[in-house]
Amino acid sequence: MVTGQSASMEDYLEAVVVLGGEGKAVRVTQISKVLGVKKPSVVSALTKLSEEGLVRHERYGCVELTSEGERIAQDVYRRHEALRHFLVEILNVDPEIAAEDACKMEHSLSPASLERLAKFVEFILNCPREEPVCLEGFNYYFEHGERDEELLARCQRENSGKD
Amino acid sequence: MVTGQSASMEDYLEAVVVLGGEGKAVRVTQISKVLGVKKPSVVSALTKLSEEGLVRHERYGCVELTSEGERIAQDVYRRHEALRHFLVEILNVDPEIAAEDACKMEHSLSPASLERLAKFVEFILNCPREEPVCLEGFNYYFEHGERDEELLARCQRENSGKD
DNA sequence: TTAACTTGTTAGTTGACCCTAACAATTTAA
DNA sequence: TTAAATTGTTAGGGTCAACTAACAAGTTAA
Repeated sequence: MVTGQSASMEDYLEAVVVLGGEGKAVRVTQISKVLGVKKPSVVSALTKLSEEGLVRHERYGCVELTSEGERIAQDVYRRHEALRHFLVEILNVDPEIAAEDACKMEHSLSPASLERLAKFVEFILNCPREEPVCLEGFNYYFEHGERDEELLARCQRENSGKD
Repeated sequence: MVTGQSASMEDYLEAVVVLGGEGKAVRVTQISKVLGVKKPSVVSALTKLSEEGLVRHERYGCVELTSEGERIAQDVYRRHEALRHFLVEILNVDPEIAAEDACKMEHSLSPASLERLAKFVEFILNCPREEPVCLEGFNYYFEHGERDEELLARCQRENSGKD
């Protein structure tokens, strides 16, 4: 992994950062629930991450990220969100499926691909005029297996009116 | 995994289908080389896949996929190629990095996302007119951090000329 | 045709990461 | 304020998938 952590450890760090939003205290049971693993697995992961200086965790206490842990967790979360946004907003994949896919793929996205993917989503969504049409066009193409000629023509008329 | 196989076993199946192109005989040593694992790991994987009826492998002999193994291997390969094409041709990621990323993400792409991703690449690349411009536009945006106004204007002129 | 090399296999080990069972600490409420 | 419920931990075990060391089978060339 890019972070030097295994996919599993990245998941634990990400869970802590997500559960800990707005200074909320994070507990073993919560992590166990969101990741779908048993509590002993969480404890053993936290012990390991604690030894590496990525989390602070006192016995029977709350879990916090160190600044280094925070850095890694945010990095994982950024990859997760880039993938999820792409799947949901560009490809129009069902949000639940998109979240699951992103959750697994996030561990394998290189920094170079991440950077370009994030920019691509931004480019398509913040488009002044033609790309919302482009997305509309894709959805039509996906449903019907061919391009929407009427949409293409309309797009051209709109553009020509702006010259 | 979607195929019922672990990521690791999917890799072995994929390696066999790739190495076995055009009826070529596939050997343990080759698989070992392309996957970057030692030969005993290959043998033990093949033994497992063989017990599950996905490959045929006689002691000291060649490796072949059964029809079920071929089906799964092709499925993995299809996901690999869809991701790689997207990264290389749409996002313009370095081909080597794209291949590595695809190789790891291929195990996590759901059928729904795969289908839409493949169609999306097709939609963008086989575009009658405006999307090659769209990709050109993205690459400019990625390099410069802002849209190419000149390109937008040109795109509009071209479109308006076709009405 | 046998010695050297390549290729494939077996046996045993390791590490990551999950689990269950049992127990301990902490919190809540009767 | 103590009994019950919740939360967290420890100990021990299983599976997966890699590894090394040692050996066996097959191939090539002197």
